[in-house]
Amino acid sequence: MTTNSQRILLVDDEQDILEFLSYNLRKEGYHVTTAENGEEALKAAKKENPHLVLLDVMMPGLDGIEVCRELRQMAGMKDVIIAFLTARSEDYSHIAGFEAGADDYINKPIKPRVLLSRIKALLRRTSVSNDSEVQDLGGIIIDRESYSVTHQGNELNLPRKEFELLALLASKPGKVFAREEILSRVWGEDVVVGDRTIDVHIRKLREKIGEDYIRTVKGVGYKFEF
Amino acid sequence: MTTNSQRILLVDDEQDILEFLSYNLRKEGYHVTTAENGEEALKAAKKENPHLVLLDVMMPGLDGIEVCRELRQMAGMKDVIIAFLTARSEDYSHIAGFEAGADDYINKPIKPRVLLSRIKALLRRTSVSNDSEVQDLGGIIIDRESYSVTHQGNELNLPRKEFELLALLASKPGKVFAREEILSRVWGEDVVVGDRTIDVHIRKLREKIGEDYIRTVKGVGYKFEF
DNA sequence: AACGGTGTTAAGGCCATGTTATGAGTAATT
DNA sequence: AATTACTCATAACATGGCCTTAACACCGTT
Repeated sequence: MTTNSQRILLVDDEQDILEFLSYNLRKEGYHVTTAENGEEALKAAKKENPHLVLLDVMMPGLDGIEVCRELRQMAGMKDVIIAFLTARSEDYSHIAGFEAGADDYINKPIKPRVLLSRIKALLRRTSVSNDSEVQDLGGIIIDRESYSVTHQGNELNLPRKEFELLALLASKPGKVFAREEILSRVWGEDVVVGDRTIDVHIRKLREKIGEDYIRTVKGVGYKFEF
Repeated sequence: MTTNSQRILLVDDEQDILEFLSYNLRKEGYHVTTAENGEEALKAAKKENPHLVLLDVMMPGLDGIEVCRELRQMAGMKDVIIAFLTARSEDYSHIAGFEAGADDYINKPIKPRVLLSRIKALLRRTSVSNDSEVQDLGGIIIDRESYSVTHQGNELNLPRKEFELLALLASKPGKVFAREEILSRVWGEDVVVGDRTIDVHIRKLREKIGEDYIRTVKGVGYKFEF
């Protein structure tokens, strides 16, 4: 997995378009991965952890909407930006697509210059907060890339949910995250889980990194301190 | 009522749009409440006391313009920001809408990116004077984000109600808040509590930050001074 | 003195969170 | 394919503190 530049996953069933777009994107310094169908796309997304996914709506097999939905469910994929590529006529798909969690639509036929400016705008949004892959906070080092946490020299192997939860809290030390916000950002928007689920994960985190880092603000949420 | 982040009330009669917009807004950390018609909207506004109301113009029953007018009349709702969602063709509504007290118009079809930047801009406008995350007032620092109050260097850990109460009073130093207003904004509109409840909380606050900041105005309410 | 409004204190209920164990589901390993 | 290890959600119960209440004291006003 290359991490130097921003990673883009490009999904379309037409070879021509893949080549044409990836050529133009690579020329701008993006790291481009391509997939020709939905299944490939999901696999590639898991592996490459892209910043942005460009997704054709109309595809044989898993269509773009489906892929989008699945991506939104995947752990660690909450903040990925998803943009649909669509023929101008397929107007209906906008609604379904937005429901599935799309961030933007780009109409075919695609002009490289237009595409690039849209992409830059999309990526600018998260690049500020999301760029530092590794974070050092008072004895705890969080490495989002390798998905590992080091606590006083010991590398902890946190399970996904625990890692996501810790990473979220630590992304803004001091800020209180409401349970609601935690749920939507770690578990997903429409996932319904029991009341005690968050607590249990907090508990496990505190077990591993100590009681002092995560503080409960009763009736409000949790915050990370150091 | 969650109070951690900025509250948005979303009003539209189409379920699809509600879902799609609330997804995108929640992803950004906003606290979103939805309503499907004008009556619901007014009820929800009373209860949630939103910072921003996104209001569909065309609705069965009470339409957006009407709701807007009523909102502007409601106590404690003076500073709310109201933005209309409108189909591009409904041009006439701009005039009526601005007369009713709208702050902005957003055209459908709505693109998340556009919506979010507009919302941020709108909220930024009042956050300077009114709702900034951190306020510094003569030895007392109130930080909404971290939910903490610092008094002469000491960080106080106020319970939720006490924090909300202090934050409310301090949001407009000098202004007298009627007990009724305090009740509806801190406790919630339809919550019924005894007469002495507010006093007790005032007492605890004075205990912690000193007697000088909160002054009783007999027969009227309380105000914050420094 | 009575009355309306607020201050003060202590006590108890209730609710949000903590805690532990358990089982279903999934991934890794053989 | 079978086995093993592991993650995750839930249920059931414990706990602690926040919030409310109640009862009374203290004003100022009529």
